[in-house]
Amino acid sequence: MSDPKPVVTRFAPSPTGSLHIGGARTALFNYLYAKHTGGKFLLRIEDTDRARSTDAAVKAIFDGLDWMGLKPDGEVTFQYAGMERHKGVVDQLLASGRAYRCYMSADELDAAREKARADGHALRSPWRDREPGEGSNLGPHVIRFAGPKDGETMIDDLVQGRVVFANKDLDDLVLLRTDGAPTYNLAVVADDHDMGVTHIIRGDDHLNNAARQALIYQALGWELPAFAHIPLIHGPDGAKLSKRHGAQAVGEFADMGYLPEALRNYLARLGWSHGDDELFSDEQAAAWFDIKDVNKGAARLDWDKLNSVNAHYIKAADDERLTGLVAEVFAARGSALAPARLERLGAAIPFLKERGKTLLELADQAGFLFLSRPIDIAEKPAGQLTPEAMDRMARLRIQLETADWAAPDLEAAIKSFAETEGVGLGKIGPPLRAALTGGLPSPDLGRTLDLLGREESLGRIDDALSRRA
RNA sequence: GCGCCCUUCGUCUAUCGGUUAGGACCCCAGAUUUUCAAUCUGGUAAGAGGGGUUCGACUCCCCUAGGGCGUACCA
Repeated sequence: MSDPKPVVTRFAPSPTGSLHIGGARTALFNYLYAKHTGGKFLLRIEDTDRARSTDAAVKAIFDGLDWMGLKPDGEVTFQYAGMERHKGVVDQLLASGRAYRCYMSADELDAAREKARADGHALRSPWRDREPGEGSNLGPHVIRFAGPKDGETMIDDLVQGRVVFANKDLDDLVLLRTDGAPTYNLAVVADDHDMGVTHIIRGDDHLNNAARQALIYQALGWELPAFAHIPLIHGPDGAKLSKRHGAQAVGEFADMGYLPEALRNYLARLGWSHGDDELFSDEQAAAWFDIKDVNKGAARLDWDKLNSVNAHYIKAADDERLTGLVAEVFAARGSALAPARLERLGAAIPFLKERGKTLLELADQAGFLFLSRPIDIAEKPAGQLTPEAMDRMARLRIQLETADWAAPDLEAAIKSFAETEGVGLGKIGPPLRAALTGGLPSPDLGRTLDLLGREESLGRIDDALSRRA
């Protein structure tokens, strides 16, 4: 039962765009399983499609994994660099008669495919049955795998269970293209073998490929790795995740103010669970995660739940770090914070972080700190500034002037003032808040006064009082 | 068309033949209340449909329906 060989997992994205959260979750599962077993987590860039692969996409994958905190063990492998090795593997197959040259033209191919379909089996090329070597100089050709026509291929998948495919349904796939370039199905097999990958954890869109790849492993006499095909993530409506669902790339989640640890927790919990545990540390995730416990059905992305998880991690986050992150939000919004303002933000973060689900909301919550006088007062709160309220606020101002400028003292001063006036806080809070924040959200009044500072606070109150006709 | 996979509250899930089918998010109600929140308490809500197997099925088998993936000289 216990495999003496150390576990080696890998994440193998093709660099054709940004790193999607679906890919990020696949990487996470590979990472967690490696950590769980004390094995290695490798990264391989599948860039054999030269037309679609870009350096920008490679960078996006690196950046995305880095942000997610999923550091690969060892050097990154680029599949394209192994082209000669891949060709060598095809030579082996050719030599052993498990591959053949196919000279079919595009039209012939179409016809053959149609006929195969009508006959109820996958594509076979007529060239498969010619003598080996025959027509080896007939011009442009591809090299196809000579798959078995009968029998079955069974994949004992760690997630999906035993899945059986009839070999007649598995086509003679192309190994080497007309230009001599290796194809995906050949390259993955060779690379996974060469890299010593023991567990292939990937999206279940590859389940069908697993059978065809298993055949190649067999033909090469290589040991088959364990497969685990995890379901894809769908959008809230159950359809395949796409742009219209709000976000796809991990970078977009970062821009929307989500914390990487929150995304890790949320993504790990999507399609996998450990009893009733909802929130867990990276250490717990690694200790608990077993690929066998991953569900078979696709899960939908739920923004509300993600927000909830994110709120939890924001509350738990270090204040200094949060301050820096929220400052970045201000900068991204085109209003970078000067040192003095940054300091004011830092003082407010401990209180603000209790009330925001994302970094963006935190920045919104901090907005009241940076208004320039005289501040604009929204229509609704401005309605609080009745003559009576103004008079009372003028009297309150006198009390505040002599108070120690610290939240508890200020809070006490306001309360005792209310008592003196013989009114409830409901008569004092709203107008004072209107003067202080103009209607923007803020913490308790004492705290708000404290965070704003004596000079700024009294100034804003004076500005409001001066609105009296 | 053919092949393969999937199907428990609205959503993510627990359950591994015997439970009042549990938890979380959302939602609703109440508490708190000087804004926005946060917090606390309570509540609504589920085994796609139909056949079997069994003393007993959410759980095992079959069919149907719905969804997904594949069927490339993409990965």
